[in-house]
Amino acid sequence: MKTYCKVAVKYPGPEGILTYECPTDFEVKRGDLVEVPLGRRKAAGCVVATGLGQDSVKEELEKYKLKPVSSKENELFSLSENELKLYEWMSRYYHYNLGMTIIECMPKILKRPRAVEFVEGLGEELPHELNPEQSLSFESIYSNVSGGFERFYIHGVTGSGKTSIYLKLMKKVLESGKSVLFLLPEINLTPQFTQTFAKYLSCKVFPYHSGVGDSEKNAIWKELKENKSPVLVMGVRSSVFLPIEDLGLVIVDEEHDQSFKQSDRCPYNGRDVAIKKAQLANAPVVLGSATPTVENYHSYSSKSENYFSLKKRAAGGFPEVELIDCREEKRLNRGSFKENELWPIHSKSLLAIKDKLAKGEQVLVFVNRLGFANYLQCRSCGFKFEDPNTNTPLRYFKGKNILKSAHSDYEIPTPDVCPECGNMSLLQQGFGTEKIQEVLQKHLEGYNIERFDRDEIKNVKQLEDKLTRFHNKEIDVFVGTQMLSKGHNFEKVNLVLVLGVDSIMNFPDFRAIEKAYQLITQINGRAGRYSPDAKVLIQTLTPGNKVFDYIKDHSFSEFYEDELMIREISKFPPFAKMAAIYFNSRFRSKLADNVVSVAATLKDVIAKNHLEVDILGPSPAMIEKRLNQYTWYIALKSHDINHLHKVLSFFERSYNRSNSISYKIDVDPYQIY
DNA sequence: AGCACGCCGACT
DNA sequence: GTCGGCGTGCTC
Repeated sequence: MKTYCKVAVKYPGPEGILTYECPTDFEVKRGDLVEVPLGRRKAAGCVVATGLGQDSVKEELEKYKLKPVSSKENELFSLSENELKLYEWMSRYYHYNLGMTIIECMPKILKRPRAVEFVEGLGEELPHELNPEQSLSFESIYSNVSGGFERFYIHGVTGSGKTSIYLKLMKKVLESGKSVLFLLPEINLTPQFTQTFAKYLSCKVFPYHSGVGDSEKNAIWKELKENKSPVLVMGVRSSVFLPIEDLGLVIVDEEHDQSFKQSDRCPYNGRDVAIKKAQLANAPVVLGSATPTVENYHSYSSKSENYFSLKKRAAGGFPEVELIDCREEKRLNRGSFKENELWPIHSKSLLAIKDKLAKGEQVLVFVNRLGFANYLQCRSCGFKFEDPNTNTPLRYFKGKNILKSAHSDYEIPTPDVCPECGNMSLLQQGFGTEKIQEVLQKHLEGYNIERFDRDEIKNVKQLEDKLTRFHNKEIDVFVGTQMLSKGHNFEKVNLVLVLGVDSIMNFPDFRAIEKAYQLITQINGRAGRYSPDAKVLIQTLTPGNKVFDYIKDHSFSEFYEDELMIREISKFPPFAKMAAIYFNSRFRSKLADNVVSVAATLKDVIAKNHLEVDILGPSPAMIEKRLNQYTWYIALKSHDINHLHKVLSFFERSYNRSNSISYKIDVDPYQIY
C-alpha cells in the first residue's frame, strides 16, 4: 500500500507544496530535508506531512503522476517541529511560499564542515551591582523568566546600561541550564559584545553573522544539535534560524534598527521572527533600544508591567543640544556666484569645533551622505548627470574623480565639460562627508580630519583600525555617516555636529520624523558620557520643528505621544498594518496596464468584502527603472490585519502570472520604494 | 526559479 | 546550413 507526503519545494508556485510518493527504501518524516524530482530537474524541499493515504491525495493522483521522493539529507539537518512551525508562520505572515522561505532562510549546508569558531566564556563575576533603575527592570523580568513566553521592553537612554541587565539575565538563564539567543542589528557590533559577554558568562558563545562562512555554519549547526550544555548565540537577524535547543531567553537589542528587516528574498523582520520563535519555544523575549520604534513603544508602553524605562545614564550626564539656524546664512549666500568658502558649515559650528580642539578634545561631525557633491549640474544649460540604469543623479567623488550611482554600480570619470552644451562650468550641488572633510581641513590647519563612512571602511579590520587610531588621538575630527551613530563610545568627544537632518525629515515617508528622532538621539548618545559640558550642535533650516524640542528636553514620551497622535489621524502604523506589492517587468506600458487592472480588481474586492482596507497606488516606484526592469507598486493599509491578509491572499489566488511580469509582496515594509 | 522547446535573425 | 537570442509553458 503506497503512502504519500507533502513537500514544500523550492519553486515559485503560490503554494509551493507538492505531493510525492513516500520512498520505499528510506523513511521520511515531517521536517526532513529532501530532494525531489521536479520536471526535468531535482529540487530541494522539506517534508511537511507524511503517511497520507490514497484517499487524502485523490485530486493530485487524478491530475498528476506522483513521483517518489529521491533522497534525503543527513537527519542532523532535519527541522524540529518548532523550526518548521516558525517557517510556516513566516510563510503565512509574509505571503511567501513555504519551500522558498525554508530553503532561502536556512543556513546553507555545505558537505564539508569546518571547525567551529566559538568563544569559551570565562564566567567571571559581574563587575558591579545594578543601580536601582536597572535593578527594578532586572528583578521584574527575572521573576518572569521561567514563566514561559512573555514580552518585555527595556527603553533605556543611551548609556543607561541596558547591557548590564542583559548580562545578568543571561547569566541566570544559562545557570538554569537553558540557552540564550541574542540578536543585534549589525556585524560591526559583534566583536565588542562577544568580548564582554564571554568574559562574564561561562558557556560557549557563538558569534553568527555574514562573515561566517557556509562550511562554518554547517559546523555551528552540528555543534548546536549535538552539544547539550547551554550556549549563547549572538548574531544578526539570520541567527533566528539556528537550531537552539532548550531556548530560555531571546534578546533583541537595538530593536528599532532597520537592519533587522531583510529586503531581498523573503522580506522578513528578524526582530518579529525572533519574537515568534520565543513564543514557539515558550521563552521570554526582551526588546531593547534607546529609541524604540513608534510601533513597539505603543504596544509595550501601554502594558506598563512589561515596559521599563531607564532615564538616567549609569555615569555622566547628557549633552546639551543646540540648534544652529541656517536660514540667515542661506539668505546671505543667495544671488552670489561665489559660494561662501565655509559652506555648508555654519561659522558658529566652526568656532565651536575650534574651541574644543584647542582644549585637546575630539569632535564628531555627522553627515547623512557620502562623497563630495550629490550631483553635478551644468551652469549653462542645466544638464544633470544621471545613471542611465536608474535615471538617478550621479554622486561626485572628488578623491577618485568619478561620478557614481547610488543604485547601481555605474560609474564614470568626471567629465570636464557638459556633454549637452560643451560648457566648462559644472556646478556642484549638495554635500557629503568628503566635502565636509575638505572644508574642515582647510579651516583647521594642523588637525587631522578623517572620514568614518562606508567609503573608507569596508570591513571589520578597517573599522577597528580607525577606531583604535581615533581612541589613540591620532585623529582629531571624525566626519562620518550613520555608521558613526551606532553603538560606539567615544570617550574624549564632547562636541558633535549634525548636518543634513533637514533632508531626512523632509523625506516623503510617514516614518521620516521618527527616523530623524532616532538618528539624532543615537548620535547624542555618542558624546558627553564623561564630561559635564558636552554639546550637540544641529544645523537646520527648520529650527521650529517640535522634534528638536523633544530631543533637547529628553522628553521622549512626549515625542512618542505626539507622533502617535499623528499616526492615528493619518492611519499609519501602529494604527494600521501595511503591505506593498511590487511588480517588475521589462516592458513599461505592459506593466502599467497590468498593475492598473490589478488595482481595479483589488478595489472591487475591497469595496465588496474588505472595507477596512485602503489601497494606495498604483504608482511607479521611486526608482522606477533599474537594470532594464521597471517597478510599480500597490500599497495596502488596514487597521484590521486579518482583512489585509485576506486581500493579499485573494491577490495571490487571482493574479494571472504572466511570464514577463513578476511580483513580490512586502508585509510591514520599512520603506515603500 | 529552472529547464526545454520552438521560433526568428546573423554568422562561419 | 547552425548558433544563440528569448518568448512560452510546465513542473507533484
